[in-house]
Amino acid sequence: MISTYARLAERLSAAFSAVSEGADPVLRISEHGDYQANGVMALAKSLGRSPREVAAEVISHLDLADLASVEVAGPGFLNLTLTPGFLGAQLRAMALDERLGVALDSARRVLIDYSAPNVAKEMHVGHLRSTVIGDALARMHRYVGHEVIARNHVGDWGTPFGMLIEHLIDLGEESAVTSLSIGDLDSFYKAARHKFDTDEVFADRARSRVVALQGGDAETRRLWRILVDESVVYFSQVYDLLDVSLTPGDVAGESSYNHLLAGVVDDLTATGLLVESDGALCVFPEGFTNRDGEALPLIVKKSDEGFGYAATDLAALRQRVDELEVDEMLYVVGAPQAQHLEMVFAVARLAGWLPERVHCEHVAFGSVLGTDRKMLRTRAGVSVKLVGLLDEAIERASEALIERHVALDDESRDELSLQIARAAIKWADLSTERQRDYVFDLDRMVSFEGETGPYLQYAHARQRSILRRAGETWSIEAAPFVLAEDAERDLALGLLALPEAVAGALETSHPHRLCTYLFDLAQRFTAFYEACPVLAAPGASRDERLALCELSARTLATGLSLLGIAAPERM
RNA sequence: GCGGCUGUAGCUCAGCGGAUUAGAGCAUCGGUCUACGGAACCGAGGGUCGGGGGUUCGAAUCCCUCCAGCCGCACCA
Repeated sequence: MISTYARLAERLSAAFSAVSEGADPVLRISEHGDYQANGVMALAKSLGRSPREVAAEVISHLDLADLASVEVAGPGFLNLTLTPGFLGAQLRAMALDERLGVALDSARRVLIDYSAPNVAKEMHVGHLRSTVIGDALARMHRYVGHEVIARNHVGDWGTPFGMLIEHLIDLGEESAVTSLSIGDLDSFYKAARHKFDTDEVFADRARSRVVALQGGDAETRRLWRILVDESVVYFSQVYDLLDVSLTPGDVAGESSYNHLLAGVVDDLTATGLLVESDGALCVFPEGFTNRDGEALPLIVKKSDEGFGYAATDLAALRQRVDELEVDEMLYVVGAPQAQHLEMVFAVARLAGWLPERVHCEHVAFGSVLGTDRKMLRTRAGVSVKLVGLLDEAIERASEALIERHVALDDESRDELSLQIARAAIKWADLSTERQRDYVFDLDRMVSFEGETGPYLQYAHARQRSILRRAGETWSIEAAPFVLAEDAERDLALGLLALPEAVAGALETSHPHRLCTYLFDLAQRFTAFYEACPVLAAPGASRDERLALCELSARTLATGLSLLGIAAPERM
C-alpha cells in the first residue's frame, strides 16, 4: 500500500511544481486539519507574490480527487481534511498489508557499531544507551529492508591485559574461568587492578606480560583468549537477558584489526599525511586545534611504538568500506567522543578511504549522570550493573503481577516479568532525545505508570483481550470504516501515520521519535476505548471497532518490536 | 582560550520555520468504579520556552551575542 502521507504528498508536489518546479509543499500532520501544507508562504516569498494568491494558484492545479478537501487558512496554510472514503480505503489496505503501510526501502548495507563493552569488565548502565539505541536502530533498518551488519567493537586489547592475564595465572585457569563465568567481572578486574597498584613485583610481571602479548607469544595469547572468550559468553548472556539482538558473531574486537595497523601507517605515510611530532606519528586534519590554538593531531602511532585507538578506528573503517562494502556506517558512541570520531572521519576522507557515497555518521548520545549531575564514572564505584538494574525491574514487575492477581503459573509469570522489565528499562532510555545527558534514576526506569514501556504493553494487552473475546465473530470485510465517532477518526489517523514515524526515526537515527508516535497512538486508543464500546457495538459498527482494535494491536506490537520491546498477549 | 552538546511547568521530558490557551508524563489537589483489563480515564493549579538583540507577515524553533551546566582539546581506549 502507499501511505496516506505519500499519496497526499504526491498530489501536492505536482500542484506546487505546476506553480514553481520542485517547490516543497511542506506537508505535515496538523492540529487544524488532518494534514496541512505550509509550503505556500515560502514559495510566495521566493516568487515575490502574495501568499493567498499563490495558494489559490496551487489549489487550481491541485487534484486531490476524493482524497481530501482543502481550504486556505490564515496567511496561506492549506488545511486538508481526509474524506471518509479515502480514510476507509487506507484502513482497509493497511489491514491487508503485513507491513502496515511501511514501504520497503532500496536495499542498502548499513553497518551499525554499538554496545562495545570491555573484556573482563562488567556491563553497567554506561553501556545501556549504546546497546539499546544501537539495537533499536538495527531493528528499524532491518524492517525497512536494509542489510544490517552489527559490529560490537569490544575492548579486548591494550595495557590492562597485562595485569588481567597475570591475575588469571595467579588464580589458576580453572578458578579464573569459574569466577568469570559467574559474571563477577568487576571483582576480577578490581583484584587485578589492586595488585597492580600495590604490588611492585606483580606490576612488573604485568608490564612484561603486555610485551609478550603484543609480541604474539603463544602461551600469552592462549591465556588472553580465555579472558576474551569468557567475557564474550558473559556479554551474550546479558544481551539475551535484555533481548538485544547482538550475537558473538557480531563481535569484532579491537584486536581483530591488529594485522591492519601497520598498513594504516604505511598507507598514510605514502599519502604524505603522516607527520612525526614529539616522537609520535600523527595526522593533522584541518580545523582541529588544541587549547593553545595549535593544530591538533590524530595520533596514529605513539612515541612508544604502540598504536593508538585512532589507528584501530581507521583500520576498522577501511575494512568496513573496502571489504564489507557498506553503504552506510552508524557509530553509536557517546557524545564525548565526538571530536575523536570527527577527526577519524576527516583523516579517512583525506586518505581517500571514505568515499562520498558512503554515509558515515556519529550517532551520539548524552552521558549518564549521577544525582550530582556529574558523569557517572566507571571507577567511581557508583556504577550500577546492567543485570542488577534488570533484576530490580523484574522484581517490581513480578510484584505488580502478583498484586493484580494475574492468574499465571510461576514460569509464565517469570517470563512476563522479564518482558515488562525490559520494556521499562528500554523505554526509559529510548524515549528521550538521545543527545541530551540523562540523570540515572532507577525509580524512573522501572516505573510502570504514565509514559512508560509497560503502559504501551498494557494498551496492547487490552486490545488483545478484546480480540480474544470477540473470537471469530467478526470480519474486516464487514467493517464499513465510516468512522462516525471523533475518537474513531482520531485513532484511524494515528494508525495511518506509522510509516512517517518510522521514516522520521530512521532518517535522523532518533528512536525517540517512534516512541513519541507510539505513546500518542496508545493515548488515541484509550480515548477510543473510553468513548466507544467495542464488543457491545451494534451491527457493522462492531466489525469496524474490532478492526480498529486489531490494527491498533498490530501497530503497537510492530512499533514496540522495532524498539526491541515485546508486546505480550496479557499482563 | 577554542570547539561540541544542553538550557521549555516543582521534577523528567516532547515540540517537525508557522496560526487563539507552548504540550505530555511524574508529583499535588479534585473527580470517574456493573460496556470490553483501574498498570486506566477526566479535570484543576503550575511556563515572561536561560537573558538580550536580529531576520520574518510569523520565532521555543533560524542568525548573532551574552550567561549557566556538562563534555572534549598529544600519545588511556
